[in-house]
Amino acid sequence: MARQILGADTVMHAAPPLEGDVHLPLYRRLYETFARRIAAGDWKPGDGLPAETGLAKIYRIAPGTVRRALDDLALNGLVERRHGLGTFVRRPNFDNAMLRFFRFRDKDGNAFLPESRIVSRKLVSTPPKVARQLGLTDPLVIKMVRHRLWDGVPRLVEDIFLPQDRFKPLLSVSEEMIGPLLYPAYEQLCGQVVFAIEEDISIADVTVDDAADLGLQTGDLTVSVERIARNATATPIEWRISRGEARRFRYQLTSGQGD
Amino acid sequence: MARQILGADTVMHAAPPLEGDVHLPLYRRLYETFARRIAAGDWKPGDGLPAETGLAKIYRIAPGTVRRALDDLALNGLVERRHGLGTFVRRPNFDNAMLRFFRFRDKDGNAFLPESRIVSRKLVSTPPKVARQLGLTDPLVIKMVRHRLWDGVPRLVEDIFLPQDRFKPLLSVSEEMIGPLLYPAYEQLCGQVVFAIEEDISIADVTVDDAADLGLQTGDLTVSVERIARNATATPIEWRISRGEARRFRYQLTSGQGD
DNA sequence: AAGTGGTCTAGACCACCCG
DNA sequence: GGGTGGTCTAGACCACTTT
Repeated sequence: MARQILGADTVMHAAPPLEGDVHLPLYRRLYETFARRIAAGDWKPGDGLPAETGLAKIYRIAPGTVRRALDDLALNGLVERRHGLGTFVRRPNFDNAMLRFFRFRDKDGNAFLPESRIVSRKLVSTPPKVARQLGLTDPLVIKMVRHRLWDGVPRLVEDIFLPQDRFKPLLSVSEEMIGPLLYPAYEQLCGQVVFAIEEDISIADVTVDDAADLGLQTGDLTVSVERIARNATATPIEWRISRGEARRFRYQLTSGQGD
Repeated sequence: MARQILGADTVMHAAPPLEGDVHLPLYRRLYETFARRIAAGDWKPGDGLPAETGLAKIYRIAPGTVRRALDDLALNGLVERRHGLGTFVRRPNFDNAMLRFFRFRDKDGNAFLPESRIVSRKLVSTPPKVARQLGLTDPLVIKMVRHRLWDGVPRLVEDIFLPQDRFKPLLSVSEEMIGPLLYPAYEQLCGQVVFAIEEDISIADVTVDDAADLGLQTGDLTVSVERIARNATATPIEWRISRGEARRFRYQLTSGQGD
């Protein structure tokens, strides 16, 4: 075989390697590659990605294929495309999502940000359910208990579990540093960004502890919302369970599939 | 200007007209065109569409553009693409969707089809809320009341409202003709196919009537699910409100957006 | 073997946003 | 004007399914 000879004016740039199995479609491997760069904080929320044509040259892949990967990222909410401007990493805001579930409004009927009170933060031994949901082998996990208050009255009680390898800084900062919204705190203090959530909603009799915290009586019902939060590569990074009074529950849903 | 002369062997086939505004993208107008053919029953659930290349020739549009329209239809659940086989109109099945909401299981924990009992079917004057939700001007609307029973016990009560121009046949057939599932009956008796639903879930004290029907007591809570069902062109064709005991409620949700 | 959808490429032209 | 994403075209080649 003849060795290839390059002229002095010919420069070979090696294309960067792609994530994922070689048998996967190129657009899928590009998607994974970009998602990892976002999850790793290489591209941060608000950042603009290189233009399609630039990415196509860098990775030596046709623009149409790059485009498909970017469109899929946009479809999954990881980036936002702005015509004439560019493609930008999204900054999702799930922290208020619970407000969609419960009818907590001020006198004028507007939703508003409830007060947040972190009741405890500590390392505990990992409950089996938490280990399963987060895919953890670590015997210890960070547990935070948070109350959310409307008009000074606790309306939601939340148990929040976080892997200590990702969230250690949360244990040492003051509550003021964390603030009323957790996901921005995760991002700023720990570099962890939530891009998708799954929730499981059910109704049960109030527990003794919750009745005391929420000012309910034995026999009252609570809605409990269990949530798994995932980063850009779909790795679970938070599990929480929130409870509130059932009568205040409300939810809206759109479905295009009938499985 | 020279007139164009066609040889005898040159045949011009006029491309069929497209739905939608001429300023819309071609793939969008193709989508609308195909969706209408599905909504009109021209292409029925289970039918195979012409192949991409065939459609491209018929409409004189590049295959890539036709492909985009078909991909969007698949994304919205109107068609199903099968590699090597073709593109087929889907037959969605929302009728059991309520079973996802409530914990109704047999002894072995499996979901199963509950008994369905249609309590009444008649024309009533259109309630304002129904007129609004269905976009109706007709002063009369079909109202059906249905009970769904597990182990012979009514567990769900449903009020179902349908435009009489689309669903007149439902008033004259026997209950056996309708069967336990409504959406297949809509399709077979009235040619109406549901492709998407929206639901609004809330919790309230049980009403006197529902307490009697469901065997509940004053002070018990019910979950009520309001549903709008739409056809392939997104026109609302059914509005219903279903109530069941709150304790049996359960729901699961995945969300990739944080609005 | 023939027909289908799935992937990938290459390039033209348009619409939008900014300085 | 120059850069960006959005639309549309044209065609090669691959993978899957049925006859």
